[in-house]
Formats: sequence, structure tokens, C-alpha cells
Amino acid sequence: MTGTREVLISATVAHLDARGLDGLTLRQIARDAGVSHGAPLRHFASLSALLSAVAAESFDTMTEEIRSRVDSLGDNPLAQLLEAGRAYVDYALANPGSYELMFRPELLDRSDADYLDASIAAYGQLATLTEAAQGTGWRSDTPHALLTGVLWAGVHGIASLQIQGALPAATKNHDPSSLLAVFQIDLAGLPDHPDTAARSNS
Amino acid sequence: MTGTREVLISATVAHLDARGLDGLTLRQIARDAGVSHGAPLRHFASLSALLSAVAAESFDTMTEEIRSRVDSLGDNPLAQLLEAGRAYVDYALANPGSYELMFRPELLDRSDADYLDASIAAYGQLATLTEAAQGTGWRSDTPHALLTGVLWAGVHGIASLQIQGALPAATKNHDPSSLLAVFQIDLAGLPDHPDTAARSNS
DNA sequence: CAGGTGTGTAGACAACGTCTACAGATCGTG
DNA sequence: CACGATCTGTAGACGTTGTCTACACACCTG
Repeated sequence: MTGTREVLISATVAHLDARGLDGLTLRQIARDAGVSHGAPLRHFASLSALLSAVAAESFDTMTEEIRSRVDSLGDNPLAQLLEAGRAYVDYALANPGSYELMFRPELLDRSDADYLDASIAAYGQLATLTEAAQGTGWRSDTPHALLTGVLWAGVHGIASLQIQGALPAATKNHDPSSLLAVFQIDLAGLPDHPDTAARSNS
Repeated sequence: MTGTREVLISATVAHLDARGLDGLTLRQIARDAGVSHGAPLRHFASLSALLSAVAAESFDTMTEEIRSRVDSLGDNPLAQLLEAGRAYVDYALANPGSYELMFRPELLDRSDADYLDASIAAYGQLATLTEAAQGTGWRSDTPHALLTGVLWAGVHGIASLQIQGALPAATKNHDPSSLLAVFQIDLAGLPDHPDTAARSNS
């Protein structure tokens, strides 16, 4: 038996997939869920609380998807880090609505425990992968926390600008994942990646 | 004599500086400007149109600030590009409200001519600087449009995450400009920069 | 069986963006 | 000068929003 709380979250996710943040209101979610406009407040303290729960779930899903792709790659830390970056951008472009929500603090309750945990876990995942890559000598002279922050900023910038179509004609002939290659100075020594391989002879 | 249109824009900018996007409504702007709640619609077709005019102005200001800092640097294309990146992030952090507005397409009228012109000009400025830097041999094997897009994504990611405080403890001891150094692989050969010099012996 | 708690509804409220009706000012043209 | 059109501002309305409150019913526990 799926409770109203779960139905509300599902309706929110469905709306994000279909129309993004556009028209995403508490009353519309209630309508989609088939309940009265006041019902959601029995399960969430406010609209922000509901959206925070959804954002936390999205963070978890993204982290899980990245982990699965990283794990499928064998024990090459630098290749794993690159794959994580690709998976990150791929997730954002495949779920633009959810991704936008995750980075809209004014729509969320930033003190929500689940949201905090999920976002910190995602950051920690990247930090761990970065640390391992540095352990192989790659950019080992750059402070670890600084490098992690810059890498996140890089993929986040690519993802968010791409979502809002703000990279005009700049990247028209390059798929989003290929952008990440620019952050990786020397790709030599990395095992072949399906994307990279397919693109190199076109 | 400053017309109502100018007063409305000033009131919007003042609100952005003081409280950011929070509470930025058409009726609040009208109140701040000392006119009735319907007056703004005599000068702008909608709230989006007013915000687009403000965003266009902010883009112009940012472009001008970057140009001035780049021009003060002599004829070293790579150093100029790096300085442009620093100036970009500096502007964003000094004017977080305006910067957020510029990258909130759902609040703006994306077909607004002034907004389009101003944003394209900003992008063009970066493209020109990037091209010049590549002309010196720096990353000359990377497609120009792709490199420009990635550089913009990098500074945009840093600026927007820093504004919303989403780079947790990662960059606590590093001022924002220093992040850009990571994008520049080899700083050797660049003339000393006051920021960089001051930071290297601390 | 009685009472408290949890869950849902319906109505209210203030605030929002936008529209319309109306009033005064300004200006070009006869 | 006069007069009609256009510009600019006001005030009120409408539908929608998030949230609050009053009320009703179900369920569990004693």
C-alpha cells in the first residue's frame, strides 16, 4: 500500500521529468496526486520540505548511478574519476528537472537532514575518487580539497549551462561528455572509453 | 530628470544588492520606487521584461569591468585570459544578486534583444581572449569553441556554487580567484599577479 | 466503549502577476 | 488657441499561490 507521502513524492518527480520546475506548485502536486490542496501539509511542513525530500532522493539516485558506472571500470583511479565526471553530466542531462531542483537552495530547506546527508555523500564520493586519482601522482601537488571543489564546479558548470541552453553554438558538435576531456590534460595511459573511441574517428 | 523607467531599474538593482532574488516581486519593486503596483507595466511588458533589462545592464557592467582589468595587463594573451577569469568570478561574488539573476532564464524573457546582445557580447569577449591565448600555442590543439565553452562553464560553476555556499569546506582557505589557477596547468612564464604573489608565501 | 492521534477536506487570508477602467498630462496638428 | 490622441499613473478586480484553521472521520489504545 503506497501512502499519500509516497504518492506526493512520485507526483513531484513525475512533474519534474515532464515539465521541470515550471508550474511545480504545491497545489498542482496535490492535484496530480489526487488529494486536496491542504493534504500535503499533513506530511511535509511546507513546500520546501517536500522539495527537499525529493532533492535528497535525486542526490541518492545520482550517487548510486555514478557508483555503478565507476565500479564497472576496474581499478584505474584516474579513469574512474573521469568516468564519474561523465556520469555526473549524463545524469544531469537525463534528469534536468531534478538536477535543477538539487541546486536551487531558495526552493529547498537547506537544514533538512536528508538533503544535507545526500548532498554531502555526493560530494564525498567525488572527494574520494579525486584523492585516489591524486594518489597515482596525477596533480598530486594540488591541494586535495581545492581540486575536488574545482572539479565539482567544472562538471556543475557544464551541466547547468547545458541544461539551460546557455552554451550557444560553442559545443554544438561535441556531446557533453566530451567536454570533460578538456579538464583531463593528458589522456594517454587511460584505457579506451567507448565514448572517446567512438568519437575519435568521426 | 530621471524617468520612472530608470527609477524602477535602480530600485531593482538596489534590491538585488541588498537582498538578492529574495522577495524581488513586481509589487515590491513598485513600492521601493514609490509608484503604484500597476505603474511598472506601463514601462515593461511584464516582470520578466523588467528583469531582463536589469540582467542586460548587469552583463554590460560585468563585461566592462573585465575589459578594464584585462586591458590593464599588457599584451600577454594567456595572462589576460587568466585575469578575465579572475575578474569574472570577482564580479559574481561582489554582485551575487545580479549574477544569479543573469543565469535564471525562467525569470527572464530570453527573447529580449538587449539581454541577448549583452550575453552574447560577454561570451564573445571570452571567446576572443581564448582565441588569442590559443594563438600563443596554449592548448592550441583543443577546438576553440569547445575550449571557450569549457572555460565559461568552469568560472560559472565556481561562481554559482560559491554564491550559494555549496562548496562546503573544500575551498575554505583559498580565495575564489585562486581556484582559477587549477584550470591553468602551467603558470610558469606568466608575469607575476598580485593575488598569486601574495598567496604563494603564506 | 471512550478518547486521543493521525489524516483528509474546505474555506479563509495575504500576497502575487496581470488586466481593465478611469483620470490627468502632454503634445502635434488643425 | 483648441482639440483629439497618446502617454503615464492609479485603483480595483481576477485567478493563483503557500499557509493556517476549523472541522470530520478513521484508527488505535486504554
